[in-house]
Amino acid sequence: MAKDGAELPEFRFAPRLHAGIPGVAPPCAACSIRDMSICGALETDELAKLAAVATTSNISGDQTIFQEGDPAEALFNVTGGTVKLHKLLPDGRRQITGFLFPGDFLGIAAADIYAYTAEAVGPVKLCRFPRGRFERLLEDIPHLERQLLSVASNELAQAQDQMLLLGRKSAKEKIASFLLLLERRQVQRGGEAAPVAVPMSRADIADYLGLTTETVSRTITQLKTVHTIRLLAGGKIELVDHDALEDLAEGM
Amino acid sequence: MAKDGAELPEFRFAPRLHAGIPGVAPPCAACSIRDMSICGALETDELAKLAAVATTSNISGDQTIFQEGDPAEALFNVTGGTVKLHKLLPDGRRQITGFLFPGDFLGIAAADIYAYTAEAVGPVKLCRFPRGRFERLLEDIPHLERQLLSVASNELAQAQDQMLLLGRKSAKEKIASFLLLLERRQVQRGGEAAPVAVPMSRADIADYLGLTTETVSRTITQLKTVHTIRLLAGGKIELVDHDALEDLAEGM
DNA sequence: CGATATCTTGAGGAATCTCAATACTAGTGG
DNA sequence: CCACTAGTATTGAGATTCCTCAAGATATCG
Repeated sequence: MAKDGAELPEFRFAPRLHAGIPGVAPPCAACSIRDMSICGALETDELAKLAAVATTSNISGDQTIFQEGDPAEALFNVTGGTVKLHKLLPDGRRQITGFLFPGDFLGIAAADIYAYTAEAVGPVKLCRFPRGRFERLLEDIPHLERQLLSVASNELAQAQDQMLLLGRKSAKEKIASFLLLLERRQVQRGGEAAPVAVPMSRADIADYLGLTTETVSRTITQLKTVHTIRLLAGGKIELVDHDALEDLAEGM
Repeated sequence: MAKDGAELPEFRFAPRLHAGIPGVAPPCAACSIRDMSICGALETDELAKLAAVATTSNISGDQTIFQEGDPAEALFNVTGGTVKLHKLLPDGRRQITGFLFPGDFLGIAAADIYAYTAEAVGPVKLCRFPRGRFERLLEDIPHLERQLLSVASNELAQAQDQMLLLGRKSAKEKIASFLLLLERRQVQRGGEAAPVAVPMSRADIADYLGLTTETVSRTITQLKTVHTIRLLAGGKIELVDHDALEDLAEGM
């Protein structure tokens, strides 16, 4: 499936609106996803301070951003592409704890080592903040700490939904929930609602939902057979019977 | 099993050490778990401000503290007993997303309604902060916001561990992980390491681990039969072969 | 000491996993 | 431009874990 041909729609177009904010250095000034990220709520001068410590980077498919156990040296904003976070058991069993999309913040950690691995799903663009400098900024920028708390609260709520999914939903319910999540996230970051882009592999989906690739595949086939969804080219999926999916996702 | 006979060891003894901090109103001054809670890191004057908006309450077994969907009107500190958080599917399937013990903070929410239900497991003591006043305090007490962020980060890390457990561990591994978690939390709040108190029912454990009560019961029996654990009176469990449990918990 | 809830144990069944083979798909090189 | 290759996805058959339903044992509380 689309593994590297993945697109970065956020960067296809010229920088929008706020292209030239006075006093704010690029790349922030031209950042198309700024309003969807923690940067969105900052004042111009605050943004300038943040921009001063930020560097950007591009990485490509399946490259590791950081590994579970590494010293937590930086925090990141995803500005393009998809990132997956995962934890491993010693025997190789893997649980993906989240997928991140443009605008998502990465690296909030309680300890000084990362508790999970972050890996690119296809080409990814990142904005990197060294931890030390970032933490010093927290003193300086009151809005920033508030933003972080809000990000953390949201992730916590998402994590709880995911626990309900992992612990109590059937394979079909899991897949339905997942497709609706992808759709929601896609709309949230300003994309079209349909069709839903599915940039990750069946194996990734399986490790996110606590299933095997085979079960993911079978279940998707099943939903396709009853015309609830339709598989399109480029790994996109059309949610034909949206209501049916929502009922499924809630276990009804 | 011990359902109501549950003890509140934190309150069996007279208030400790910091019984009389000048300028800080009871109940905070006499709070035995203060050092383990968000209050622990506050300065005397900050604590006084916090104390001014706090009220205490006692609730008993299986009473609801708040429900999923209720307006998020307050935040809480657990000062005694055990609290369980859960989410429901429409057909009644339940996932417990966490157990809280003395010192734990409750109610960090992204939205203005609670995303989960909080219920007492046996008698519980709470310290209640009305949301509006609490949020105003955040402006006033810089330490407090930092503390909240730290609490949220820790919960996030715990949530990720739990996702790994729910998605990828076997029943035996789940039970082993759970017993070790209970032990860790017990030590963390200043208790003895052995035996481990298990105040919640088999049904609660099942709903926390994504299993059924029968499987929980069978698995515990199995661990008992091979002398990895021993069941004691009052719902306590002795972790006889600690190393075996740790290996099991990590899937080795 | 009896009533009720909780826990344990048993037998059979269902969902999901494992192992294995086949079919795609995308990129590669002739 | 097409066949080839390697990775990924799908499909199939059988195994396994865990669940469901049901009965019996134990504990707790009035």
